[in-house]
Amino acid sequence: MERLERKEREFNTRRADILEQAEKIFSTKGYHNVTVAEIANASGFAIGSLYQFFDGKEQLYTTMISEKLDLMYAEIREEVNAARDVTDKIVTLIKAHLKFVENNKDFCRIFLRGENDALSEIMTALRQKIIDDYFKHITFIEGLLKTGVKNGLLRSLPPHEMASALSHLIRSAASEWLLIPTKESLLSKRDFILDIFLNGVKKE
Amino acid sequence: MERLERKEREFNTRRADILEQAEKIFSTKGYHNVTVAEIANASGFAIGSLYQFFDGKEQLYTTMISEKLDLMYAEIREEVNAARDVTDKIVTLIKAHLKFVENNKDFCRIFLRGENDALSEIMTALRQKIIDDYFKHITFIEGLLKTGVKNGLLRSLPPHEMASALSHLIRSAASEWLLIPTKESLLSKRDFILDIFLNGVKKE
Amino acid sequence: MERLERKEREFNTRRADILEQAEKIFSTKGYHNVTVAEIANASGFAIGSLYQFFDGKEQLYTTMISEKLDLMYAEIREEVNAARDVTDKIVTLIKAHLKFVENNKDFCRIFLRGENDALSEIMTALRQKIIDDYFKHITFIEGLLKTGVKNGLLRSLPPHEMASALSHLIRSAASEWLLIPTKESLLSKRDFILDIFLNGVKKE
Amino acid sequence: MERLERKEREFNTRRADILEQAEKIFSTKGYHNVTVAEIANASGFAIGSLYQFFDGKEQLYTTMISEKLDLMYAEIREEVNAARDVTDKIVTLIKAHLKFVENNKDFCRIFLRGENDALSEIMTALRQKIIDDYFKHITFIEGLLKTGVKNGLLRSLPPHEMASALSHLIRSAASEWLLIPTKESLLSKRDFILDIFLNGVKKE
DNA sequence: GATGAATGAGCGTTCATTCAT
DNA sequence: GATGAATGAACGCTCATTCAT
Repeated sequence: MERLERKEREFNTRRADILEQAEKIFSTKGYHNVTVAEIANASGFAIGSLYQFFDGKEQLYTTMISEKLDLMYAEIREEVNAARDVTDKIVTLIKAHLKFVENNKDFCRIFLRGENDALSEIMTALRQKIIDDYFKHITFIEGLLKTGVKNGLLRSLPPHEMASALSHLIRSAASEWLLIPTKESLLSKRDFILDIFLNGVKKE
Repeated sequence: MERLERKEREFNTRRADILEQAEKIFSTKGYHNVTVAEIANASGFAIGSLYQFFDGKEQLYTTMISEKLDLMYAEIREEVNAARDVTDKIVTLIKAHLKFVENNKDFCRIFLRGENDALSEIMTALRQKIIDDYFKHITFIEGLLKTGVKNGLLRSLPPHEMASALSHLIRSAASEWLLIPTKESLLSKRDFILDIFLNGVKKE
Repeated sequence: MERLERKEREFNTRRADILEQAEKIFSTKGYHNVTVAEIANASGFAIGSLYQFFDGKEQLYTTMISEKLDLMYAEIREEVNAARDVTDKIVTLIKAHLKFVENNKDFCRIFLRGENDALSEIMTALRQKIIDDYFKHITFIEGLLKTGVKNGLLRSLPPHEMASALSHLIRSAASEWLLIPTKESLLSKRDFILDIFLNGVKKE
Repeated sequence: MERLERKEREFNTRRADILEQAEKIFSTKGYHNVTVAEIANASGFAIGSLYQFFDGKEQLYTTMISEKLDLMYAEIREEVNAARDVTDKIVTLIKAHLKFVENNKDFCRIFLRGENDALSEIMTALRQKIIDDYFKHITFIEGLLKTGVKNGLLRSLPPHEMASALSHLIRSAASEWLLIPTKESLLSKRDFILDIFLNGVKKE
């Protein structure tokens, strides 16, 4: 039994190693400019070995995106759920998202590139999953904001649009930070996002 | 001379026809899933003839993106410049951008897909152009907002971040509208964007 | 119009050239030991050019078999139909079949090898076509023999089995001749086949 | 010594098990569509273990064919040798052959498929062995028929051609029976084969 | 100028065999 | 002895680009 466990652990380690290398390479060069041989080489395996862990190039790519995306949303929600009140939750939401982007530049750059093209079933499924996850996340944010509206903290605006707006303000900061090399931490944008989201830009 | 002019006019018409078909096809299937033969066919030219108008697939693609993007920014700015005061200009900015997206769904969907990958010099140049144009546009918006700050209409926040925020609120609405089929006009989001940008979500 | 005709003629010539080379190579080495590059090379085309004439390796192979098989049966039947009476028709059937084998050694050797394996739809279709054609041919022979029975020339045995027997006596001679290199003409077996088919081996 | 014997017995049992599974799988899917892993799996061994019993895929295949073929010929000859007179021996030859085909459909179907391709030494050797065995068998049949000629039972035709003809009449019936699913026993064709071989089809 | 057949480098994937455990 | 993960050569096929007509 222990034997099996070790095998399984090793398998998962190697699989994770491949995904890590794949992430790095895909984010640098884009899906279509990466060869399977390249990923194999970077992760120290033979070409054929990759096919023990993944069904093919597409599946390796979509798995990588999918698992990392799950991680991102899980991480953000966990932190938000740990926060006490609504204001704190909103602050945490912004902070956690920015932190993830800061720690996962390569991965997030993939979304700047887009690249979720290809007409295959597997790529279409990924595209749908990204959309679904996004809306699940927006719904999660809506939950927060609805509470805020109930509490009298927030104006009674359409919650979905509010959530979408907040989400894009965060992404706005993240995108620029990824696009333009800067020494400043992305986290430093936190207060500005919060301010503009809560107070808008109009004087008084 | 007139002879030459007609030739030139014809050349431009044909070139524009190809770009139009290319836009339609690229935006539907994605750069990598489109063959040159397909574009040639759709625009009623022989494969070889395309190479009289463009240097190759990449250059055709980047030209198409580039020219359309120029058109978009030009259109928006023209309308904004025609507006009288700052508030009106901001409203017009939002409206013009949403209108362009609404009228050019296919094209805008390309940016949801991303696809600006490829390592070639020409694709890198496109990527850079998109970034440059984006920042030029942000700077343009900054101009508006600075005037607003001077006028006492807006709070004295960092103009670049404000501009970026406004831009992403607009894109936020556009992305969702492109992602999810809906019968509602995208323009209907105009007031909400304006409201949230000016007033934020905080009560009072 | 003449232009088009010449193009078409050229296309057909090249296609036939490829099929001819393919037949030679496939019959020597067997389907699985032949590469597309090899056929391309032998027929003086680039790899990609083969794909203008055929959909792929399998389709090239099945087309080659299919067309040649059609030719064989057509040739045999034409000669048989030209013969006057039943005895003459049977003699001609044997002669025409042996002659075809003698003139198309390479092709016929493919059937000694078998090779109609592979599970793909296209190969299954070929297998079925071979079987169908075979039974069509047997039915054709049955027609002859039935006439022979009516005429009082032949015993009243089951026509299908008689036809099958005759067909296999012919194949019997052909197979051996293909298997064992010999200087004797295959046609020389004609009288023996006829004799044994008509008279059996029993004395009196 | 007994220890050794048991080992050897076990070895042979396992080897036979593998060959049995291999026969089933090869005859269903064809040599090229079967993977070594598949055979290993079906016979309950690890992939690597197969290589203790056989030198590789080809050798496993050729061994399987070879041994089964030996069995077939041995079985037929044993039964024929047990028969008393020539007529009886011919009847038994037909019967024994048909019976083997009936009991070993899958195996015999391999010969319909052919598949004895491949250019390797080992496959060439198999091909030669099949031919050699075939001619050995024909020679064996020739022996029978020569006796028949001596006895005055049969006409004095070339014995090799007679033997070949008889052999192919049997194969003819077998092939059709394998090709076309039918509920009728293959053995039922026995009398027809005998009749046509002995008496031919000519009336009187 | 216009054509589209010809090109061939380059890709993702398979699977018989090996060998460290 | 038994295992099965690791290997990598070799394949069929695509498609942007060229160039003879």
